[in-house]
Amino acid sequence: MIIEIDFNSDEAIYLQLRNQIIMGIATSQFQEGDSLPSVRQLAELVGINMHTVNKAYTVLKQEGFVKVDRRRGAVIAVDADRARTLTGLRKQLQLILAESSCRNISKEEIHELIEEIYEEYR
Amino acid sequence: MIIEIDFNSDEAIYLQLRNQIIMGIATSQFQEGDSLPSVRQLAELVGINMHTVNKAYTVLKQEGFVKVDRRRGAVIAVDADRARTLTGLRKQLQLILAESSCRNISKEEIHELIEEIYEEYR
DNA sequence: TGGCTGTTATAATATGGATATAACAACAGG
DNA sequence: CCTGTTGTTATATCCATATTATAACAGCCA
Repeated sequence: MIIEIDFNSDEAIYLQLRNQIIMGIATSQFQEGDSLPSVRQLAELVGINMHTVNKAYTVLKQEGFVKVDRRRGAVIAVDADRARTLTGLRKQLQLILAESSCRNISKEEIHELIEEIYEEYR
Repeated sequence: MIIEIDFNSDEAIYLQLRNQIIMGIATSQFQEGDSLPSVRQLAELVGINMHTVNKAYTVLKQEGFVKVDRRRGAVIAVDADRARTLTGLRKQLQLILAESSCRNISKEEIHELIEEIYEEYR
């Protein structure tokens, strides 16, 4: 999987890493049991510091997307805590839908956009 | 409209303000043409600094949710730039749907959740 | 043993959030 | 005209976080 960092983005590097890895899991570019590159390898690859990668991995571990094995590094292992996910999801969607509503984007357009995104990654 | 700040949140105060005001617009608690409290009044009300409120208002202005009139302060005036909104919306949804997908939340559940949120605020 | 892994510690730098104090120009109302 | 309010701007300080750097440690494997 190709990981690209936008150094001009206002989004923190470790969050860009986290987000791209989550997108990679969702689109099956990473599969359950796969190992991620070691913190030093990935840091070298994208040209950033080892600790920045480590921070991304630590967040992913705390959020239950990977488990860490000293031998194999960070391994994809998704903990599907539905309850916690759903409450967080609801909060995020509430804000997004509010912003969209203000901009005269209808509920139907939201549903269509979701269908489009699911179509896109398949 | 009641505005509440969670000082223990990891979310910046000015962003909490911004988000709550956007939610207020979406739920018609603020209507086109309404004036927001002055930066000094709102700062006093919620117990924060004037500049923090000013930052929230500045962001809302740049994002096209209010216009600023020296006489009337910050006035709700939504600029419905659909193109820009839709591209931003797509990016946000891509990540949210990816996270949900990892946690075994189906597309149908997302659609239902959106219906629920629309029902809730009506 | 040598080389890889994650982990931890410490420090330096930079950036951004929040606060404080202060001043300015524009305008409304008395 | 004067006073008070508005947003706006300019500094300055304090603190938290992001990023980098260097270094060391323990666990594991060939």
